[in-house]
Amino acid sequence: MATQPDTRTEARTPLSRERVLQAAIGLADEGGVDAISMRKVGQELGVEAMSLYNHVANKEDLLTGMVDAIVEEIPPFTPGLDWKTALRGRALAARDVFKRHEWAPRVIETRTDMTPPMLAYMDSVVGIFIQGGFSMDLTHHAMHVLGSRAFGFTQELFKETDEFDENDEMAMLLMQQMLEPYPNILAMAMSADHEHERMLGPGCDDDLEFVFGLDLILDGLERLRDRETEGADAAG
Amino acid sequence: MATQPDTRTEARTPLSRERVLQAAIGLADEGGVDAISMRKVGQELGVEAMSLYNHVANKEDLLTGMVDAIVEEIPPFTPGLDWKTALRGRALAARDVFKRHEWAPRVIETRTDMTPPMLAYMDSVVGIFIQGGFSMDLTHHAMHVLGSRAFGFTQELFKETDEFDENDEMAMLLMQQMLEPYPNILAMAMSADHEHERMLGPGCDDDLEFVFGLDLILDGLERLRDRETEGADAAG
DNA sequence: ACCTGAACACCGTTCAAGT
DNA sequence: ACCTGAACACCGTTCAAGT
Repeated sequence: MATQPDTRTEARTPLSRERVLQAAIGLADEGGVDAISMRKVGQELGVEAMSLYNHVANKEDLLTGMVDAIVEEIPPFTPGLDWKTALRGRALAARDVFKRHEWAPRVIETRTDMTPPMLAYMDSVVGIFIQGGFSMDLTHHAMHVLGSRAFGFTQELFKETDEFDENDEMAMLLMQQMLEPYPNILAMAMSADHEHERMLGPGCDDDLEFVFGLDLILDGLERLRDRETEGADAAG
Repeated sequence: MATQPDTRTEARTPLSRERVLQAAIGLADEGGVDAISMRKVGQELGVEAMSLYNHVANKEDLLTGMVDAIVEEIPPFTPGLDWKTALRGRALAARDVFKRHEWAPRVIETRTDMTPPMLAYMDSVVGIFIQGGFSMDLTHHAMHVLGSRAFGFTQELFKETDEFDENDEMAMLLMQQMLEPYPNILAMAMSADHEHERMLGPGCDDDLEFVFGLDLILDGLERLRDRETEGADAAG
């Protein structure tokens, strides 16, 4: 309304890559990955979409910048622990961060190039294996088996598959009927340990499954490492 | 051009859900997931985009139908084998199918609901564990650790991260320089077993890494199963 | 140097209208 | 019953023009 420049309006602070990234992250945290478009991010900042191109090459660059910012939230590696607890700590610290940004895993999987923050994090994980007496070859395999687990997440298939309430008899019956052609899944679903978890729905404890899998893999790797050094002892 | 209906033109066959799905799959096989839009699928069929809505509820439904069709390509389960080779066979058969449709994993991960073909496949895998003497609880955990591996794929982080040619000295030097701040990754990359694989690039054998991880997990699960029954023997 | 209006080439989807 | 034209509300991105 005022023809004079208003020096004390809220939207005073100038744009910057940092501000663009943070606005986009905020949007994604609230509304998921679909909530982020150049136009909406611009709007969030009180600016036209085209202005963003002064601080970000394009949408891909924006997305990459967003995940970089997330990865940099992971606390730095503190050495001195044995390899297994170090690795567990690393994965769980990363997991903690990704939990605050549920859109991030999906976006990471669409990145094609490694970025410095990603490389830095990976380097710390690789270092733990090497320090722990793993051969280069086994370390390499280890990174592959861990996959995204090294970053503290696993992409669940059919995350929200069914949110049935185990106290709702009607819903239980409906589920039983739906699963009738799949007797093995049905058996598994019905016998779920009601103290700790269930097969389907929000009662299935993601954290528990994560560490179960992580520990299974770490134990397996440890066994391979020991067998490897045994072999070397025998041969050398 | 002709005002008379031309009964012998190529595009004679009427639309059907099946035809729409197959056209979309063909497009995706060639150009990836971005190549599929309602308009392009329509064009592929010599039809306007809006016509598709007579056979498909919307784009989500189209995508779901596409992955269902893929999953149905997986050969049926043949019983009679021991659990471990049965499971390995299942995963590798599925993997074979998904390799012909590289877009499918990414699309599967965006599905929210289980579909009958998915449930049927999963049921066969769950059945293998149960048949193999795993408790329901351990079977449940097993399905979680396996994750997408049960379907024969793992979403690689940064798939096309770097296609360096190990015979190109210039490229090697550039890579070394780029990885200089990440000594552990560099060490791993340089020491890669040149006979079978490398850390980065197309030389890294996906199949080999897949079965390495699969076997590691299956061995770990077997150990847990045996420990579980031991405990039961001791307690009972 | 940074922001914008107008424009372009795309999307998914709806609906009334055609055959 | 099935297909379509026109339209709507969105996209990412460019570029010349404004300050």
